[in-house]
Amino acid sequence: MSPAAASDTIRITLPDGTVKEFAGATTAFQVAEGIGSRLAQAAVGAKIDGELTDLHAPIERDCQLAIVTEKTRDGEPDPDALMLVRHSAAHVMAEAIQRVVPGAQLVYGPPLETGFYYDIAFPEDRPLREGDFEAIEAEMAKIVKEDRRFTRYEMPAAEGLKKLAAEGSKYKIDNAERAIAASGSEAVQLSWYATGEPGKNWEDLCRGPHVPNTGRIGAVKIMSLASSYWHGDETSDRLTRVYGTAFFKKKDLDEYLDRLEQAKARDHRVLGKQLRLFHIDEAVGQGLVLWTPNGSIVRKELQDFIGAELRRQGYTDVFCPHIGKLGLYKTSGHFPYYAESQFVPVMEREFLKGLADDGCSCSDLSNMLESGEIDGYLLKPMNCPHHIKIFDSQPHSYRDMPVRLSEFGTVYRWEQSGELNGMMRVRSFTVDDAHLFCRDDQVGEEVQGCLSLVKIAFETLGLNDFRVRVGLRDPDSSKYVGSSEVWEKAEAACRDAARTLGVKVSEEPGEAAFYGPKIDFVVRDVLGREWQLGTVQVDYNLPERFDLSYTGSDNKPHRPVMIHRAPFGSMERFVGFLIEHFAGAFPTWLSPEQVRVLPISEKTNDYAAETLRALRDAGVRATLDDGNERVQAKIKRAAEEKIPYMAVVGPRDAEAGNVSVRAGRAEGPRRDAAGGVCRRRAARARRPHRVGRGRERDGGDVVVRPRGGVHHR
RNA sequence: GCCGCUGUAGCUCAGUGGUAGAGCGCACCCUUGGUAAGGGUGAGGUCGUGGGUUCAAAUCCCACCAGCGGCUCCA
Repeated sequence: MSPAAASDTIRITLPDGTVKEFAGATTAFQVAEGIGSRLAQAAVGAKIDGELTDLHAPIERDCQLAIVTEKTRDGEPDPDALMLVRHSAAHVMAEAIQRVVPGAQLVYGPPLETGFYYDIAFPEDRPLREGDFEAIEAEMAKIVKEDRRFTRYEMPAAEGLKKLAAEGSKYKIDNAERAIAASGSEAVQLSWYATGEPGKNWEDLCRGPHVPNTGRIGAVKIMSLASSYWHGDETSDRLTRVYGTAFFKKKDLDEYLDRLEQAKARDHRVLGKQLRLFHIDEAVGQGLVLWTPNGSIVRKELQDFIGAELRRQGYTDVFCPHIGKLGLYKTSGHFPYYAESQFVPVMEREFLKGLADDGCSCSDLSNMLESGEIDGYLLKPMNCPHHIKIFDSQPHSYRDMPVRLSEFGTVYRWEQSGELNGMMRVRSFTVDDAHLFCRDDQVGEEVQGCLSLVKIAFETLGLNDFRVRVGLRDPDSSKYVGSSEVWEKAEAACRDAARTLGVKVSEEPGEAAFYGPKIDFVVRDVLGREWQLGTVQVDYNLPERFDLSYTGSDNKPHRPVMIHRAPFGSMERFVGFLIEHFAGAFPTWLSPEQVRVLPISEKTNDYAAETLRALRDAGVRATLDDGNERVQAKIKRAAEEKIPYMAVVGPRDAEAGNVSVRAGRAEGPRRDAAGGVCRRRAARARRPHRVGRGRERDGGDVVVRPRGGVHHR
């Protein structure tokens, strides 16, 4: 960039449409000053033609300019401003770390949605530990207090590379080379940011932009340490990733930390334990979920719900064993290509004995496993091969199609130990699976049907915060089976179907299954991590591999197309997600316990038992808390256990044949004749309802009277 | 699998070289109370597992196991 000639007039258009003219180069800061000193004070950066830049960056051409301040006009923190403060905080942290740990080499330190990180290579004899955080934060506080200006300077690529070579940082040289390659020109300038004066203060090769000075970083905290790999490549250098977050105000940081605490309270692992929904036991094994009675109710209700939809759509149930011969998975392509993410095969005694007699060593065995020349049974990693064999067990006419086989099929995958996570990532899970075998001309309609199933499920449960991902082939990978023609056909089918959903769809190369492209429904957990739930996958490949066929109207064999689909994905992950979605307070039809009967004292225990019987006869999941406690304590416990309804019964209720119904998550008592409430509520509790309509809390079948009025009849 | 952190009563956590603690929950007793905790008494722990250092280890060191955060992977 060359400075504009002094005579050039620069026209700057502000967001409100006003145009400011300047004789020669200016900066966003000067523009802000021209508008008002308060704006200039609040300014932390600028957006020039939509691109975030430094506040003091020279403006040398006509442009659209927006001044970036801490908060947007409606008082919300400005995401661009947060990016600036976090990127700047990353620099300050890096400087502090290099003070505390001499020899630490910087690699890469970008801002994130919720903070920032810096990847750093520490000397082998001096790794970073959490115990260092305090010292680093103290150094950071000093740098912030010094209020040093972020100063950008540039130099030509060749000169910059020389400078980096002299400094001896292979990571920064690599960054520079990548920047040069990305720009596609050797003529590009490399930029540095000094935290203060170039040549005197700490500096870092960096594209920017930053806040004007370190004093703008109001609150910063180092959050955690993690291991990472250079370029994300696990065979490359192992780096230490230091996570932190920063805000302009201490209050914003405190609020953020507070929100994190609250998020932890609704973490499915925390609630799962509190509400006794599931259990993972060391003695059983890592990543193996035990469904306790409460969680089993939630799961069973969901299965019944989806099962009813499946019958409506013409699916038929099948059941299959959990293992299958290796040959089956060689045909499908699961083995040996995905051997490292499967449990090792179960081998027949005779086969093992034969190997031993042949003098097979452990390393021979290992090699045979690796190459796939092994006989035995595999714990199934997917249900499709079994279902394919069911389809193939008899001839099919084009008139039979589509064939829709469904099964809650349990599969087993050897996930890396560091990946396991509560119910979200496990080693054994049950897919609400089905495989559709259809004609070419039916693919579109069948995919639509599958998508509508996902929509019904998501709408019923009030899940509306999700994104749709179309997973496509990674053109550079060889892990996929099938020819590119069939892939293109399948990818087009997925694209077209996803478009009809009417929600935002992102296409992601490399996210396809190995046998075909897919449409995934992706949600975030309470900690912001993404998980794939429902999925619909079009597959032209497995029918080919298994040589499936049906007889067409021309009396010739034709190849069916397969669709794999699972509206929930896996029962484990889906219920784990639902626990967080509802914060443990399930809608009544899913609640493990729907009504708890609470006698006022032991004097009404008999009437309470009668009430319990009436509820249970009506099909309501109810229990009785006849403990020797005051009803207040019983209510508190029931509320903590997130039970939707409490039936409080005392002498007055017993005399009148009433119960006092209390909605556990709403306020105040409600009453009605016991039988009426029980029967109607039971009928509703048995079938799913859409949540969010408030029908369950103030439904018309409960007579609500003023609290003062209920004592008199 | 990798790096860091964590592991003490059923749960949540305190204790950091010298005889294991609290609250909740549980059991029993008193209390029989009308909408988010009535009172008392008591039981309950090889301090994740295995080694080592020490007169002495829950505490220090090593290895392993498991959990958490992230990375990598993800059919």
